[in-house]
Amino acid sequence: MRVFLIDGYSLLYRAFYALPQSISTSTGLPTNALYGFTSMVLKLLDEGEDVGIGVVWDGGKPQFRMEIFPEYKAHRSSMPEELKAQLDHLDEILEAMNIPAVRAEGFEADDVLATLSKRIPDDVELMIVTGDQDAMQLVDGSVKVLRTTRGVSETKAYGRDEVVEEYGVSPEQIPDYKALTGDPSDNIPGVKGIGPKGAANLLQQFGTVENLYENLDAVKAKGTRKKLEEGRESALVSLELARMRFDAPVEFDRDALHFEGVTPGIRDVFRRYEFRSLEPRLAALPVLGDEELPPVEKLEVHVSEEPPELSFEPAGASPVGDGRWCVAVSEGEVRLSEGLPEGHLEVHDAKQLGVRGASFDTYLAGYLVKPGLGSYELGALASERGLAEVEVAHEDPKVADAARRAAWIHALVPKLDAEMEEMGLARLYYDVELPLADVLGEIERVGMPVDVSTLEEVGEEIEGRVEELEADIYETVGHPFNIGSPKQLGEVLFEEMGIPPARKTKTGYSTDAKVLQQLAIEHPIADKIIAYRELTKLKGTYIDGLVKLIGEDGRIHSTLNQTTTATGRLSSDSPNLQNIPVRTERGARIRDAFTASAGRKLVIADYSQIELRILAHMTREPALVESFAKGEDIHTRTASEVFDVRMESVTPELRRRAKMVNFGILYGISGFGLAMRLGNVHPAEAERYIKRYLERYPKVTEFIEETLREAEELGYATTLFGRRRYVPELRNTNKNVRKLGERIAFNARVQGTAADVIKTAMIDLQPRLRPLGTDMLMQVHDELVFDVDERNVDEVGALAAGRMVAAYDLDPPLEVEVKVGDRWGRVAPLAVG
DNA sequence: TCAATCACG
DNA sequence: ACGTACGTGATTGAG
Repeated sequence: MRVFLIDGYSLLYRAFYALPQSISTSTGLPTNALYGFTSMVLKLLDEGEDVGIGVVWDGGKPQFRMEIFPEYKAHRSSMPEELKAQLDHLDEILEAMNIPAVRAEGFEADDVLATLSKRIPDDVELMIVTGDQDAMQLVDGSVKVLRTTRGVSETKAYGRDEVVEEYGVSPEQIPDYKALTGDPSDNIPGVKGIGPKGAANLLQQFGTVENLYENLDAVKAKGTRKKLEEGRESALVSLELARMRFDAPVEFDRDALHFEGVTPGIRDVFRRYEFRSLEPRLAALPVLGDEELPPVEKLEVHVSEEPPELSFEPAGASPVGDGRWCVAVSEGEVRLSEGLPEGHLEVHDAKQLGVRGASFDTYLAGYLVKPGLGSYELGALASERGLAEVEVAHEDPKVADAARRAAWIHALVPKLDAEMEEMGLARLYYDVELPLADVLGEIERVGMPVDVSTLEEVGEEIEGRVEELEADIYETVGHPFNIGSPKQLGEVLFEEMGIPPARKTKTGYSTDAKVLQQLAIEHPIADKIIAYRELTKLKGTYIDGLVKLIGEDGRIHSTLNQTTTATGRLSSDSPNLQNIPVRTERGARIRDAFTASAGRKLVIADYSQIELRILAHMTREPALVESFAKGEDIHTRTASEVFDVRMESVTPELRRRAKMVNFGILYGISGFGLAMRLGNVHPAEAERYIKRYLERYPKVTEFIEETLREAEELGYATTLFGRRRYVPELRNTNKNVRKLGERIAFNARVQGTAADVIKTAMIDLQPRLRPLGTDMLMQVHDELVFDVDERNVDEVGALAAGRMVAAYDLDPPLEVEVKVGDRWGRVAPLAVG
């Protein structure tokens, strides 16, 4: 029988330092060392059927070595936090794999290994698995050392020959070898000036350190002799330290070490640690007590052409791609249907499939359960829940694939439903996300009317101006270059022209708008570059980019993503209609290309200061609540509080600063960050603004602290609707990452709640708009855009405002402003209610 | 494919 | 002592 004894700490450290820190669970637990260790164990278990395995650990401090040499291992820094966190979990994994631990009080793992290596039965071949060299002295006929190389992915086996080849001494001489060379990792001093080569030569000649010192005169080289004389004490102590002990109170228990199989719980444990790539390797292993490894629920699916009846029971549905659908009506039973049948359908990404009124959408459920992943593929959701294998009996691969997906969906629904129920996400799912998909699908289908001629007109104008600027810039510089290349631009400005660079990026000089702005005072070229950038951006992204995406119906059908953001917001792409320019005059002219359709008006309804109102509500800060209740301008009020002036005396500049302070609070403030954005304020002063703010609104501080306490404990932050955002950053050991986590956690609550609120309003509004001949065209985070029959403008304005305010009972109440116009860039206030 | 930049809330 | 505001998507140049 071959028995593997693993030097626990050695392998753990080796795995920890060899594998990237980025290996962690999606909730932030670092797992690189666990993964590497487990992977090695699996590799060893692969070796054959009749194997033994155990992990050897230190059993307390090695008293005897400390006595001869108090500095033994003294310099070792304590275990890194990321590793400590993992060590606690290793026991659970090893237990589930049914791998015994071996230790002896007062003895190091090495001594236990040494003792056991001398007590092996005749028919046992012992392999000591370790990341370091100490165990080499134990190599003997049936004792080998398996040393990890290249991290932990490869191993090298050392028998007698390999030891001699690598060290130039026999295994028995390894302690003597270490006594001369020393070992920095254990703080064994050795003899100063004697290295590996010298030690090997001396030992080849003298055999042992003791013999060497008895015959020191025979050492020819004077210098070496002198070093040895001076290092005599040290060498003898080192020898004592390096010699392993063979008297640990342990017996070689072959029955206990013999590997009988993993426990049935192992798959769940692997899944919990997200060891996806290791999971398949379990299949080859025996299971304890002759049980089968339960998890991978294999599903055999039978496909029939019998038409599905879905009037009562929900069914998983997936398109074949040729108009037919596979419909999973019960476990293992899939019906092939000519079209999409009516009824309670469970699907994956209903909006994408053009399905309305789905009774379950696994895509959205996957997102709510674990947002922020960026991908929620059906196969991944299934395999995470042990449904990876589905056997389908059907010759057409397209049908088989659709049948598999339908079966997955059907099997996933109860699981995801239970997960959401347990996580407090069920209402958010059934009342908000699921019905919202239909609303978004409708927005995408309708599309946003665009006036190409306006775009072209602005485009031509921009083009002309860009050419002028280009010529101008080339003339100033003296030659043409690519102004759009930050690299070339940096070289021109900061090398050719000799302008002192303000900031650097990872790759070179920074040339962003902020830097150029500063330069502009002394170098007029900077202003031209700024203008060039603005115009080429507008042209490239918002003129040429948009024109390409106008459909035959003269509309742009952007996609509204429901599962991309970590906070619960929507995002928009192809094109992104949530970042159409508005802040500059030319930008607004681009926005003008977005129009109402013929004979209709655009009505815009936007929440006023929704995030600050939510902050007021969540904190219950009286000063904030009262200010909103009185209808004050919140930035002016903040200016009055922070700068200690009367409301009437707040200047535009003070209001601007206070506005930045308010945003800063929402984003998780730092004095430096605020100062950077304010531009003309020193960090120390910005710091005072924040301090004053928190003094004036003390409940905000309490709320931040409570948020962080909770997020640190739970691992996630929640919105008022129960939506979660996991914040693994809070458990990072890097302080800056942790601080980032604090800002993320706080902001997620506010931004996420605002997202919940407007989503609720959209669902509420949609059916009320239809009778008024109104289309919802777009959502821009706190704003909804409607295409309204001229005759219904007032009614729709009032309806939108009313329903948006009613979406959530906030204290202070929500407030909505309504505007109307023919073009998105030119809208005027509309009085409602 | 990544970094830099910049458009929006 | 050190790094520095939350969330997105599109374009461009460069490797």
